[in-house]
Amino acid sequence: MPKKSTRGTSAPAKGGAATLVVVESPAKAKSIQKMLGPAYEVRASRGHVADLPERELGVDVARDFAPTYEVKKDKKPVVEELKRAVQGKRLLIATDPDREGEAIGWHVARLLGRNPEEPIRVEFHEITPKVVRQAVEKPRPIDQNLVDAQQARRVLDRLLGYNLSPLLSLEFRKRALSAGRVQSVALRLVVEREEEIEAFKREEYWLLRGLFQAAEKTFPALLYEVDGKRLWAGQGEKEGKLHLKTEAEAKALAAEALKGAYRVAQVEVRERRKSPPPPFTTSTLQQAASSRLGYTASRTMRIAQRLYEGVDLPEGTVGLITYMRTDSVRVSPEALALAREVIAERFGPSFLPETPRVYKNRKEGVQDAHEAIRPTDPRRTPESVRKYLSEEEYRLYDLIWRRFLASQMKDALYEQTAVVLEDEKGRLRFRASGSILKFEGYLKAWGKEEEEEEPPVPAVPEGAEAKLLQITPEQRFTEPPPRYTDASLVKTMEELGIGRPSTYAPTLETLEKRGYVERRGRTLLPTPLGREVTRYLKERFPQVVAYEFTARMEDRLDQVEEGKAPWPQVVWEFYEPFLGELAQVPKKTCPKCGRPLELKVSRYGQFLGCTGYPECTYTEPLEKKEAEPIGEACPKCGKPLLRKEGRYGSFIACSGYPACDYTRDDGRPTGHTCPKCGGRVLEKRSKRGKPYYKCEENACDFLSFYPLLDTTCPSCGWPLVKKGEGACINPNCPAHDPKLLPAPKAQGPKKAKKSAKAPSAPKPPADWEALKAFLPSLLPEERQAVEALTQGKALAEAEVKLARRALFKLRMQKGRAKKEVAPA
DNA sequence: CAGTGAGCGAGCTTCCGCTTGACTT
Repeated sequence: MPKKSTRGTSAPAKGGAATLVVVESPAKAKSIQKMLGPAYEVRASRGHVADLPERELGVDVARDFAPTYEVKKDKKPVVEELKRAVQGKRLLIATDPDREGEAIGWHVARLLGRNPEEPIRVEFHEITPKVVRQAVEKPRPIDQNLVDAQQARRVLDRLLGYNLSPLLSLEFRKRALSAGRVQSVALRLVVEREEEIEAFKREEYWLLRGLFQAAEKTFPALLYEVDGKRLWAGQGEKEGKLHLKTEAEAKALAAEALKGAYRVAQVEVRERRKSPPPPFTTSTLQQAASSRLGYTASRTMRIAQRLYEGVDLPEGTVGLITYMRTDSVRVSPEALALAREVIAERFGPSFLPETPRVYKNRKEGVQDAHEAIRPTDPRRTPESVRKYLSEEEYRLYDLIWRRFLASQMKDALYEQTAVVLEDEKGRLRFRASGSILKFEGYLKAWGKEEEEEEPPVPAVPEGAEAKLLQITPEQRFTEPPPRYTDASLVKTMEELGIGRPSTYAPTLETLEKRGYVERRGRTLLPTPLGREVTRYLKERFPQVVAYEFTARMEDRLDQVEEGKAPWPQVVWEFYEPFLGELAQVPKKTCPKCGRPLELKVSRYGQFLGCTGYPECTYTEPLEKKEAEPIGEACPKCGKPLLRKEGRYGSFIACSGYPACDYTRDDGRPTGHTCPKCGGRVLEKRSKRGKPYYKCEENACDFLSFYPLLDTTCPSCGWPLVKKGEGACINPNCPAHDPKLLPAPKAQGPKKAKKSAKAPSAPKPPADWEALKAFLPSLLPEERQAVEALTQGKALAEAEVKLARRALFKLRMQKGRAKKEVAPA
């Protein structure tokens, strides 16, 4: 039951609204509010409001996988706001009409103390005044079957992810590794594609291109059949196909061909139609933006979000496109009518099909939550809004606009001609094919994809004599499959049913963040770690990383939705075999006592520890990095130099350490030599990613924030730096620009700085009383520093730093404690 | 920007799928 709020009366309610309507997105809330008027108050949940706890499993496997839910951290204000708003009002749940939407609605109802079995659920299948007003008149109870299917999905993903991820960290002795139903299969795709490419053997093959003359016209044609056997150009052998593998074979056949007499055996002219692609879904938008604009999936979504949320136009803030996370190609009748208007007006009536095109979704009969991605008003042309958009916003809007109009335009028409030339023995057949665009159709808006057209073949009569003027053997090689790009990976994921519109881009980012894949231009390359992880998962958990896993799961979830299977049973079906695989994994054992090791965490991060703790205190750090020799001798002692990782990144150090303390910087050499000491100048990057240029010798203080040029300063001979026409950074040169260098680290100013700092003497923080309770959690020296600070004692700089860090820790502790108390 | 190196440690980190905003070491 709802708690009486003392602030209930001051809730920011709209006048006398009697009904609270909850939708998912704030933008949707705004437009629906306008349609429903002041009798309703429309608010947004901003997605899921409740979820399994982040830091623990949150699933009681022994009790039918009973989940523990808590309000998501960032949604606490949202839930509080909804609780206030619902006071004294009827509640209508109008979240998206799909599995996740039903679950969101169920959580909202639950948290607001309303009974999900009452008629509180409405579905908006279109956001138009008529449809919305009708929908709110027909509420139904929450569909528990849909909610249960979502719970099954959620729980299974949690069980897999939270069991596999720590296991990987343990196996690879690396922190924060991860695995899951979606990401691990996506990674597998990238890894296996790379293996295919590596295993690929380029095969040589030959084509014969003849130049023919017939009916006084000259044109090229390719040999395609010998003795009724088709010439097979691709990789491998096929039954009944002929493969010209060597130059010798090709030349022999060419010589034979030259002797023959030919005639035009067949002329075929036919019409070919090409239909436009459907309007965009999330995945096809990401694909087109990747191949046409070179944007990553994430970049595309970021821009699309801005176009959706609204752009400032003279008439006000306007959302330029419909919702960008969708897998539907459905289009509202209103938008369709407008599109037809625009097509007729802008491209002409001849580009308009008699009846509108209707596209079908992959999964038929499923109620989709959103329309296709399209312009909210196709009358707003890209040119008309260009000056209010950034370049990338314009280009994406342009793409969406053109795709949408194209999807409602006529087919493109080609005239395709094929001429077959045959020798008198009927042994050799050549073919010339050409195609001409007769009617542009939708291509006028969408543009041509690649070489759709082939040069036309001249009109020659059937039966005419033909002469082979010359013949050229052409060497070709079979090509390996291409690496995945964002576009092709997302496409394949969608085909396998892996991931959803809202997760394609984040999943790719995860793979990158974990160090499983790297970008090479637009393509995705697996790292050694990514390959190892995939190899391990395929060996140990073949079922989880099977390509069909998600499809199988979805089949069973469908049955939960239909009320034909209880959700815990479905989870169990997939969890049980996973447990079996899990049990087969050999345990890492403690070298001291033989008990299993497990992944543990301290305030310094993750580490391996013995399960026998505290009896056995054996520990092992993760990520033991072995330093690599760089193949160079130490200039001080002659021992080999190593590349090491330190707090501030990689550096070169002597293997004789600590006896020899030689170090120097590591980074990308720029090819310039240091004007101060003659060492190499390196390009380095600051933590914020800004490049700077520094001498590799630590003893030398040469430093520049601007890249060096090949030109030198006429007065002093130092290399100039790239600023304007080129500037000199030599402090002793008359042409020197003092703004180019960091403040000198002279003694004087440093002292002044210190004394300037003294007056801002440490003060106890405002929330000190509340923080005090957590003092015992600090290390002794941290505690000492904090106490000194609060007592107003003068502290050295290092101590102030320590105290500040410790205070931060205390605040974290306080936050955590509050959370633990709250549910009780 | 500058500097760097082991080992401690016993509760952080991980999943997928919805959705947008945001102060601190």
